[in-house]
Amino acid sequence: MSAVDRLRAALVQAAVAVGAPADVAPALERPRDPSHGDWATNLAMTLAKPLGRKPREVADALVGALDLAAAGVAEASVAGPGFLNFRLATGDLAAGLARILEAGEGWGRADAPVGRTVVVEFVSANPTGPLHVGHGRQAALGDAISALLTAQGWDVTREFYYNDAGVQIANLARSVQARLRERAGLPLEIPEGGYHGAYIAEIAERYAAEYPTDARGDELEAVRAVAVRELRKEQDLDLRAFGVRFDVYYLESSLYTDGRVERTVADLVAAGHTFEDDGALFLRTTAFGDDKDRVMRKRDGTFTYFVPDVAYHVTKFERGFTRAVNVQGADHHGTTARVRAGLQALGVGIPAGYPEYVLHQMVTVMRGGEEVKISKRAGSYVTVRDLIDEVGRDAVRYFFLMRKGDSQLVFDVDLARAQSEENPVYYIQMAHARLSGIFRVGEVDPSRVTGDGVVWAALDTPEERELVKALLDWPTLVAGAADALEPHRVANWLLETARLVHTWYHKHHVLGEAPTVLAARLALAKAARITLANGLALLGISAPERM
RNA sequence: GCGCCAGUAGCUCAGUUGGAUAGAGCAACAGCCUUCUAAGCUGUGGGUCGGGGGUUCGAUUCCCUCCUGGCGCGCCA
Repeated sequence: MSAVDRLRAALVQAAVAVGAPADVAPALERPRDPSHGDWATNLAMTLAKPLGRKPREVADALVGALDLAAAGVAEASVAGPGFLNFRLATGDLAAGLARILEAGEGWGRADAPVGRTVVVEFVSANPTGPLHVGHGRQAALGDAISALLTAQGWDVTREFYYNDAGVQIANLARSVQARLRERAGLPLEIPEGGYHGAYIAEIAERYAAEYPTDARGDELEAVRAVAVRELRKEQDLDLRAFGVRFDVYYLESSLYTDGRVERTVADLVAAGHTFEDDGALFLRTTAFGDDKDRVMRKRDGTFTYFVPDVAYHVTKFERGFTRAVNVQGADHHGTTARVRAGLQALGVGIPAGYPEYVLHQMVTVMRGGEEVKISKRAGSYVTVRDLIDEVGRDAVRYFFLMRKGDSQLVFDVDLARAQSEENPVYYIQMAHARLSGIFRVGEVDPSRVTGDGVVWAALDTPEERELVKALLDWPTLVAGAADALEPHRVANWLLETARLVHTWYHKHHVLGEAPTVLAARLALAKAARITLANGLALLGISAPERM
């Protein structure tokens, strides 16, 4: 049992003794101000009303009834409006580090698998151009969320949905065709809704090399195939540069070829939630929380994009994913209600909140104090590759993950690059490198540092106590971040903890200290190194041994 | 007009799900390198938590209402 659990159990006993119901669940938290102690609870304040007594009075009674030894508490006091503050003996507090040393890479991971699978869909870019900054934010978010869920014991599948059917692909093919005709000496006529980036001309060049007999691109289907293939390859390179891998690439076109789109419409009609109006087929999504009914089949007989969307999510459920998380830009938020409504209308037992959405706000890129909108290669937007090339993968990942998805993000390239020495990500990595340096310089094999025989009470400086507490809180932090699908909590926690490491490192020496202190501090250094490395790994950021 | 998200230090943003004296980075200023990495440490200044109500022991956090900004509201995808 961990130190908190012991304390909680003892508090329940004390609470019941003063008249609280047996199912009382005291909330324990770290006081903001360390001088208040190691743990605090507002239990007395929450009990005051039901017990009909003043908060401070209840607090005094609780302290009186608390078995300090059983709680593992060295000192309990009442403060402020009725907070109970607890201080642990340093030895009891720091002994928790032994668990970190044992767990190693498993520190912060759930002990047991959840036994369920979850599909995390992200990026899902149209294969019509290189990935842009928005995709970058999404890639960082989706990958980190996947890692968080994996750490919590979920069986995670990372999935990329290719919108390779429909108008935009036709426009892509005709855009490449236009470039081919330009090469053949004809006037350049990029079609309405076509693509203007330099990469279109590159694809045309490759097509011409591959099909010398069709230099003008008259075989539109062949042009389309080459364009999609080349852009998928291109996006794959972008993702590889960013260190993101997918388990499944799901093609929208397959939903048409395997009849799923037709079947979904038939199933919805059979479910009785459709109606015809003015020659079009509607789904009554308003019956399931949408704000207006949606057209499924247009008057011209073709389907709206909404139908394959529903069909696709049905496959997720049918493939055994009882949970689905979609990471998308906030500009898609209008579609969430209708997709869920479509799934509900089918009445096949898909949960109401399926899929879950993590929507992120837009990214604006600033350089030289001005918004950057144009990338030469892409023609109209800044690409992921532009950013990685300019500031490096670790920094890009961190910048995208340090903010809540709900916040609009300003990515200041000058800042990320020019301040590369004052960059938060380097600050965290530096803490890891410094800790690694202790073992390297001291010629101590970290694998031989265990908790055995360590006198934990030797870690009794304020800096050490704070660092120990932060490290011990790591699993709770990870669990909370995973639960909320919010990787930025990890990013901010790492920054705070790196600060504690730097402060401790600067103030206290390890090598050359007396044996008892040396052993304890080596154990602390190793525990901190493990925790930082595990945190960086969750965010997909490297943990260098030296910098 | 309706819906979603945001509004916190000069700038960019956190704020542990309602707690104690609201924080970090950058920017500004002043110090610290014969000792495991100075990509570091220490200190100083900087706030009407958009405005106004409400809920309660207690609100940056929850509710209502206004203001401002972003996004979305098609038989486009």
